[in-house]
Amino acid sequence: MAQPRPVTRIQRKNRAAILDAALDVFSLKGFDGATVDQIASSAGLSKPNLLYYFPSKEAIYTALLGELLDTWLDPLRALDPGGDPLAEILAYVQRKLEMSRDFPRESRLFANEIIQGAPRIAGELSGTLRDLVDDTAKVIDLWADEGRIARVNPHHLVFSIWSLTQHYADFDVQVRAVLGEGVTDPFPEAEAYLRTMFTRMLTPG
Amino acid sequence: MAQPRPVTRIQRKNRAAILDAALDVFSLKGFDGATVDQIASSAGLSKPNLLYYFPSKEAIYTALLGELLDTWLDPLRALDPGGDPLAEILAYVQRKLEMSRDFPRESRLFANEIIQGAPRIAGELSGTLRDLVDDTAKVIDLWADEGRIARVNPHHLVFSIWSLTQHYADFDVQVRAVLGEGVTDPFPEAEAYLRTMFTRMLTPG
DNA sequence: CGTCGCTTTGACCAGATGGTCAAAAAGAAT
DNA sequence: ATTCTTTTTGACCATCTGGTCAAAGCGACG
Repeated sequence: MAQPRPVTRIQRKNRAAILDAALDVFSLKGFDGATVDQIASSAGLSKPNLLYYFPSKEAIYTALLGELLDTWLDPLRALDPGGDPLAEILAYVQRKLEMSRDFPRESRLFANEIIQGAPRIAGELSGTLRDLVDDTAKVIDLWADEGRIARVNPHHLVFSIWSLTQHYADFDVQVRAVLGEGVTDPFPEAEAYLRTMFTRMLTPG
Repeated sequence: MAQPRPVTRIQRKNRAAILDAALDVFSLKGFDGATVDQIASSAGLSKPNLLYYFPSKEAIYTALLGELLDTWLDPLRALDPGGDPLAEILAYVQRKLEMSRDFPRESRLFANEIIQGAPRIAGELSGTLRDLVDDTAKVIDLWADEGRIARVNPHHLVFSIWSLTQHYADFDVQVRAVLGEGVTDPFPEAEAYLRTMFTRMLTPG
């Protein structure tokens, strides 16, 4: 067995720069709309140099996507079945909203991928993702059984949290256009609105 | 003044076929990802033939977008300030959800455009759209003043309706993957869920 | 210093892409 | 049937795209 070559400092730096640049470009243009040249120049490299680190455009994209999926689902994994139901759900909403605020490019990357039919992560969606959501749904149903939250369709509850929070990243341009120039940061209001919404919907009785 | 040439039957048919094909392709691939050849063959025409009807790919896209924007906002315009507040809002939610079910391509087209920075409709967003939303927001605030619905941020209420309903068109693949093969039509459940959600949030007291 | 492996580059390629054009084919009108 | 306009097409073009390759540059280490 040949020892795998050690990863050099330059490799680490350039790979990271490439992935960051690719996130910029892919999230704004989608896979087809992005060009390797754009990514390369945004990363401060020549095209052949970029292709020295990744064998193809496709490889950069899937590397990004794979690395991101886990991060993206972490907030849902952090939901604690032993905690207070409403507080847990509100905390999940808040974490997702923070991700929209702090990582809008990642959100848009997923949005682009899924709108365009999720050709590269269909498997993950009906595997990892589905299992995780099913588990969460069971917890939510249990909370409803115990009368600790009002009963709602748990799968659609999860969908609604995703759509409401990601909207502020994916449709940021529209949100800002509608709110006007005066509003520099829509997130505080969004947070208050969503907390009110989920509290009223989920409070029993 | 030269009389404008009459529009022939063939022109009407082919223009319609092109726009329909373009909707298919653009909504799935975005502007950059779509090719004129794909649109042409999907419309049953050769590429030069297609370019006989529209001067450029860009022209097809903007024609589509312009034609669609009005249709897309009609449900919001139909909201009646004189009606019952909760019923009006629920009806708006329902109409938007029906549009996601019946016109998913249109929804995805807008989603693609906005995610990618809305380069071609930024003006419309901060003009027509913003004015319409502002008017609606005033109505909603008035209803809250009168105590006929609970007070919520009206702009974010509108955002939430958009995001929740369009999610079922734009992220259709994800919704179906998570719900599993057993579910053939997520819309009835979605409708029930959204009605519950908005009713609980907006019912006063 | 010299060597060896990692990194970078310019030149290049084949295929795709948006778009043009002259000419042929097909209708419409008489 | 003849003419005139509308429609369709094949051939073509410049540019861009993802990707290759051999050669040159560079850095760490003895």
